[in-house]
Amino acid sequence: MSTRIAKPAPRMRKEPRQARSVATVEAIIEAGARVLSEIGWAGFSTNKVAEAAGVSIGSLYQYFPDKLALVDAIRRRHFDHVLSVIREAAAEEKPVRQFARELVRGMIAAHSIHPTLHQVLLDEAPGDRGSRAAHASFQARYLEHYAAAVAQYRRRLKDTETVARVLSSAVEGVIHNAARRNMLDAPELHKQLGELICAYLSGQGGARV
Amino acid sequence: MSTRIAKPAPRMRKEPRQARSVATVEAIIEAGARVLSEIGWAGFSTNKVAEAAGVSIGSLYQYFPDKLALVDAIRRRHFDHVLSVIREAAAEEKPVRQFARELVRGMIAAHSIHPTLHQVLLDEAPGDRGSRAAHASFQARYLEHYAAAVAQYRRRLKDTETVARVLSSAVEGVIHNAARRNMLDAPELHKQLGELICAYLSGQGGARV
DNA sequence: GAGAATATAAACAAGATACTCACATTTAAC
DNA sequence: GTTAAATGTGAGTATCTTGTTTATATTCTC
Repeated sequence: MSTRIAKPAPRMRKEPRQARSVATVEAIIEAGARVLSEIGWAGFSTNKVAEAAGVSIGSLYQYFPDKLALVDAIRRRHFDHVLSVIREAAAEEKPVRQFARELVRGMIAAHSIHPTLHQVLLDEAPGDRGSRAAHASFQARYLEHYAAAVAQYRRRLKDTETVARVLSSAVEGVIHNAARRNMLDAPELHKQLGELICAYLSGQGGARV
Repeated sequence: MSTRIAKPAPRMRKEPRQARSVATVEAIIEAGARVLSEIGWAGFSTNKVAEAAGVSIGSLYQYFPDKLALVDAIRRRHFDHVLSVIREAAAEEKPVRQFARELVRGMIAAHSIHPTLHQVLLDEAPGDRGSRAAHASFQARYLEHYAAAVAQYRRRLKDTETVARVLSSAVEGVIHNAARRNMLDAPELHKQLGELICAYLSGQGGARV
């Protein structure tokens, strides 16, 4: 029993050379993200994606060697996007409230296009083959940025990593829940999520009750 | 076109009368929860559940008219459990910290058995047929309990519902994330989640930064 | 021991789905 | 304008899954 190394599976079967094919590939990835977000991994079929992209199934397989390669492409694109948001928010030094505001705004914006894509990618879609490393690397960098922010605003310096993890998963939970209820752009939500972040970051460990 | 009323679909095809059959039904529901949590809705098949329960597929269909009825049973059981946890935590008046501690402890305990069942139930499994109402009713009561706690501890009384929603989804997000990483019983997590709740609930709206 | 309750698993029908291939069309180079 | 490469097409296939039934066997109750 070899350790489950089944397929090297290149990420692209052929590189698109003309503008036409670049557009095709882009349409496929975009449609894939839509299908994944709207129907979930269980309903994610290559035929469905091709149809949603307004492209023949043959064209899909001209560029993506198999289903997983397509998911990988979608994942890479989405994760890159999210990473850039958090990186920007945590970039220069700024007051907590501004950090929170920018983070909330960016995160909500990033989820407004395909509201549940993020969760589907994390929970349902298999991280099996080649994306395992990419996935871990994303998580690591994702946390790093949060940790940087936490270190900057939090007084107590213990447990920075845990705090970062709690903060990030709390934010994601709120956004995911709002996405499920089509409430991503409710202003009260923005405000309250911002307050949650501020309160947690500037809260003193043993505050009086 | 009648408005999509396809099947009345009773929740049980036959009531278990003997102790034996009660155990069978229980085993099926339990195994179903396990499968749902470990493999997700995409891999949830009646045959797989029967096998996981150590029971023949025929026995499953002796009591559950179809797949959805089984999911409904699982959902009802799990939601009842979670509801009792939050209800108890928000019951009598007690200091915020104690409320937070009990809530965290109960919620984590409730998720320790089948770590991702809750999310799968909410996100992946279809709420289609008869469970639509039950689902909504659960959400409503769930929120009510949170709202009661929020009203009790929060100074500012505006946006109580939003605050309750943000709080509950934040807690769920953190727990879900921890569950994914098999970290549900890390003590730092308990502590930080508790602090998050306290900080948010007792945080003053326009705190100085 | 009779009849009801309960359990079994082989079998099926229906559908889904990942992927190929032989062919059509468009683009670009000369 | 001709040609070859690039690109696009979609019916077809082979395989697998899966929900459900049913005829039969076992166990319980009285």
